[in-house]
Amino acid sequence: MAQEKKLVEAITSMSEDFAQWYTDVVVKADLIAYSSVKGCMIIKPDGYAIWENIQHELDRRFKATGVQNVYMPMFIPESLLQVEKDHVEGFAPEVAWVTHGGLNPLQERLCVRPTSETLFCDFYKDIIHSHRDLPKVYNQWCSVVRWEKETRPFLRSREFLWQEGHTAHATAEESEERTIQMLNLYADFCEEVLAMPVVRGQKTEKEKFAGAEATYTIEALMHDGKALQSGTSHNFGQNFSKPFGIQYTDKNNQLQYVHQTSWGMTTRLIGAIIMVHGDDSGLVLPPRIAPTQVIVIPIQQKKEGVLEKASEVCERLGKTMRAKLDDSDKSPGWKFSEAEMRGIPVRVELGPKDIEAGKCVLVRRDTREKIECSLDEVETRVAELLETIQKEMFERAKAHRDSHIFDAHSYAEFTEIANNKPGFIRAMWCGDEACENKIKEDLAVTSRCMPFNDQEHISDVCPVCGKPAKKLVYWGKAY
RNA sequence: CGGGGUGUGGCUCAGUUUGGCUAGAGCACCUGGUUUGGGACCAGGGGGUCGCAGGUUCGAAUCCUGUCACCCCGACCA
Repeated sequence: MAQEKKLVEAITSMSEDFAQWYTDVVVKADLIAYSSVKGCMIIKPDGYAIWENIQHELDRRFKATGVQNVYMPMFIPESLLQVEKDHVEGFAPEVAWVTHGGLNPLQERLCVRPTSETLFCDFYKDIIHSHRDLPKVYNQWCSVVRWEKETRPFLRSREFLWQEGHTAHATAEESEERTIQMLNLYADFCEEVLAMPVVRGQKTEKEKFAGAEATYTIEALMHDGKALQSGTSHNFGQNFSKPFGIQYTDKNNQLQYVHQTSWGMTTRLIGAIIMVHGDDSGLVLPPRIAPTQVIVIPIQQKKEGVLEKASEVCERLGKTMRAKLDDSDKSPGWKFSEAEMRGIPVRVELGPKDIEAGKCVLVRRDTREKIECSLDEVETRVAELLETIQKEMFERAKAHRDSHIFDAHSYAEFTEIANNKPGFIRAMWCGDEACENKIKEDLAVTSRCMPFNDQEHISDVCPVCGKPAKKLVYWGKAY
């Protein structure tokens, strides 16, 4: 027998090599292309369309809470970056510098923004004078640059797209409230739109943002059991307003420093979608974020009337959802595989036999279930199916997440889980950074967060040092 | 920054050990035809000067020197 012909470069299976699977999916689903700039990727139309949907939905939710969009410069003078000490120390190792303007060296070099706290602060100190000027709730959509040494598409690149919200408030209560509000907004977005369950919690001192008083995070669990920080919200208190001198006069004619927050989400979310929902055939997109929600694939499209009918069905679907017709001259088998690799939630198969019988076949991407459907009710059936898929994708992801959370009561148990069971580890913690460091060194596991909702008291002592422990922490290997 | 590896059509690679005729294959691409319910087939066609620079030689993808780039593994990170 002849050697089996390799028709398509297959996607490496997840179980064989998860990292390679990820790379294959990103490329085969046509989300990105590598560029000639190391560590920077080209986001192709299918990848960018996902980002646009994320932007639209997040932006809509932001504005419902009073957020206004602005745009800040992409360069930060070195002196400005250095105003807040922890902040510089955190970011200095990974900033890119502009040293020349044209042919002439600059008298002060400019960094390409790795984040814009300093610019917002510099701006706020000029525009905030009175309690009447507060709060300021600004956000910008932009890209930032961090000179990472190891890069991966969407998960870690030297330039990435994001939004960064920066707010200034009169009181500590208000800034805390906003910090939590945005974290919840992020969490709801992940769960409702991306069908991705998240753990909401607070970062430890060691893991919090450079310059923050408190960092809140949402942590998601990927299919391989590794955690991905999917969004963060920081309360700065007066850590930035003091060095930057952002003061207002309160109702009693007293000068006060403002309280600030910042919060961000990035194109990394696209990596999360891939690693939470994808399978060995490629991407699986939650319907609410999918650029194409349903694709119509004609069978024997050169036969009289087939293409016409397919295009009519597509047009009808297109009135209420994002629909596409694949009328390319590839074979149907090709189109099926292609639609699967791209993660399109529902495909409609339509051939001469169907047309004669007045029906079509609906196929779910997530389960591959085939459903016969009368052509008369195709719009309602597909719409229902999209809702079902969205709901079930979340439930499956949640079931996977919940079945990969393990409790450790002793260090032996902690070690055993870290080495053998991918997922979150729940354990008590004494609060000492030394214990956190030991876990990281021994097991390559970091504290993900101290959860808000899940503060069970599973043991009396820290498994590392044996001292009394009050806090429950989620630990895990992370991206 | 430390260790390992690779540079040959758009992609994946063979050829390099032992220098030798016109540099190969598969996939992709173009044209025509037959196909079409899970990555179709036939025929024809276009495209590379072997990462770059220098050297050795009658002759270099192949040997030597230098250089650049990228990938993988470890320390930093949305």
